[in-house]
Amino acid sequence: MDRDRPRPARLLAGPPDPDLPQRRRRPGRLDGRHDPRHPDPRRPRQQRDDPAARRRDPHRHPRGCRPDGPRRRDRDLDRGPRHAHEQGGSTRMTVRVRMAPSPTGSPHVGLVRTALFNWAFARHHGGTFVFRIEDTDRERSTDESLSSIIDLMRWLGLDWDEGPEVGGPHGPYRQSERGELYADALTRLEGSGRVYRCYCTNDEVDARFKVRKAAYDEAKKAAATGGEKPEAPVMGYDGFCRDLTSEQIAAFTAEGRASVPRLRMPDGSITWDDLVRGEVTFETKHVPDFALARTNGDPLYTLVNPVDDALMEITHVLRGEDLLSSTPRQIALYEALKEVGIAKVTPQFGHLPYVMGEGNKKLSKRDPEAHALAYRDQGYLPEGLLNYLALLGWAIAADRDIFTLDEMVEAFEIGDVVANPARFDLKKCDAINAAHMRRLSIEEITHRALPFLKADGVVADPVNDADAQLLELAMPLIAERISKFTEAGALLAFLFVDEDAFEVDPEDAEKQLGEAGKPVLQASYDALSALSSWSTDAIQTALQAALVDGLGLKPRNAFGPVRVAITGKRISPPLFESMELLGRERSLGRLQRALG
RNA sequence: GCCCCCAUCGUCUAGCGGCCCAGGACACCGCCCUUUCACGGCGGGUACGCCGGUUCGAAUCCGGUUGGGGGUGCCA
Repeated sequence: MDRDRPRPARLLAGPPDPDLPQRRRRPGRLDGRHDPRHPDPRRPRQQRDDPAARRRDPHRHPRGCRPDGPRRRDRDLDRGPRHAHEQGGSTRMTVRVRMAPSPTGSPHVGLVRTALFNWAFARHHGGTFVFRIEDTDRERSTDESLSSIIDLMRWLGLDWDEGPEVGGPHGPYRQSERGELYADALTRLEGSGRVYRCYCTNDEVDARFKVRKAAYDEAKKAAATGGEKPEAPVMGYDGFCRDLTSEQIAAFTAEGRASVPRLRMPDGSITWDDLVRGEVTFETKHVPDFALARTNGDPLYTLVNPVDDALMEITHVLRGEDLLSSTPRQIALYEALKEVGIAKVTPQFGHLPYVMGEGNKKLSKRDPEAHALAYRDQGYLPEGLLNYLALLGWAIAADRDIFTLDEMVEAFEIGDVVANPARFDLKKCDAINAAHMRRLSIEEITHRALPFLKADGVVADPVNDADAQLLELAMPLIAERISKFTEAGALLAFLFVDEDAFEVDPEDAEKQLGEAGKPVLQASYDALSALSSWSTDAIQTALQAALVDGLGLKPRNAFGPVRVAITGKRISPPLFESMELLGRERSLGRLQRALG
């Protein structure tokens, strides 16, 4: 089972184009590529001329040096002279990235984060963002899931240049519709000698592994008494069918055995320069030859994903860390695909860190925070969710974490993405979202809150003019009090509810409307009913005089009962403004009612 | 088992050899503002996992170790 086919000792998945972004290089760790003789003309002069600064930072613009603007846009795109490129082309390739979700179940926030980083990367470099659907698993893929992913992307505003609903030159964009492409790829691959048929059953593979394991255990025992340390057996397929003779093949076929195509992994090691992790190397002896299709001929992810990336001319693959260990297989397959004319280049890979949940495990579909559409339904702002998700692995600046999508696009560098997994923190997500809420204009926030208020039955659907007007006046009172739209209804309902349906929270009533509250309410009623003008100021002045000055109450005790009587709750928008909006009749009526 | 990845406050992060006895944000605790809740302001506690090495100097570079995560399919 030795792998004697001559192969280059080391496959390097080189950058498809040296003009394209590279991982941020750390001096001393990886070789820099910048030529200091060619300073970047866009860099601030002081820095350009300061040799110390240059030494400190050969290619990277230090953060915080430009208080007057965003970080330099194309730091990596114009990094001076290039070394020769393996493809020999000097044409600048446009960035093409993709998101390739499997439409199974409800979309996950991890998917959103991956989509966001791909999207931001594409937009930052003026590239193309492709949306492809990996529905090769017919059992699990559903149209419902697909349409929820599309809804999600639309809601988020992450637009795609090619893919479902928009089409494009590399379609179709559903793998289930690309069968002949894969069949063709497979035929070519099998003709190349890089792929062979394997006739083993799973049981046979397992049985052989057990034998190897037993031999290993023996050898280990022997080594304990001073022998040579054995090499541990690799789990999985052992390359049994690599070099079958035609007689053997004929025999297997005569037996009626089915077969699968497997890629022959090259000897040596495979190294790539990961966009977020730097150099990663796998010895191929730890990467078994892998199947490209099922015995029934259905292509597998292992084939379909690189083939589509190749056909769609994807230049940069930014995906979850879980795919890290399948990258050497894909790079090997790319070599074969290049040989048979399907791939032009091997894309660059960047593996994004996980989004973790409670404890120390990957955020799973069981976690309620994992469901991306739930954020829409709970009244989060897409810009808020996206801002929060961007923070999981990326930072726009040392002292800043609220930003818009445009600002992210401007500043986003894949090399700035950190490699360590991030825990999803709903509280911070809420806080970031609330910050975006406060940035909205009253018109905007009103407009966007409306569907939620309708759903909660606070206003009618369609909303009538009077309610619409009232809403616009009331919105400023709650805009800074909510972190998501589903909180708006509870705060506003008292203004819109019919008097006979108005209810006071029983617990709050007990605390504020008891015997101690009665005189307060009575004094309030008296003072307010004498009022000639019904304005916030007049109300405040009158109540202040009657309760604080008149009854000698602390403001806290004075206004508490009134608040509960008027709004039904201890927590409400500002009281005097609320009363003004509620109007004289209704306000006095509610005080009366609270008095019993 | 083997392979790979990761490691700074509770959490997300800044940090790219001296600007750091470590900065910001969320959370937490005080105080101020205040008609509740918020918003806003001020202040506080809390982190470089460990051991070696390189260096005049290490959170930063290197090695090891420990801990965590992932992979190891005819799933994606």
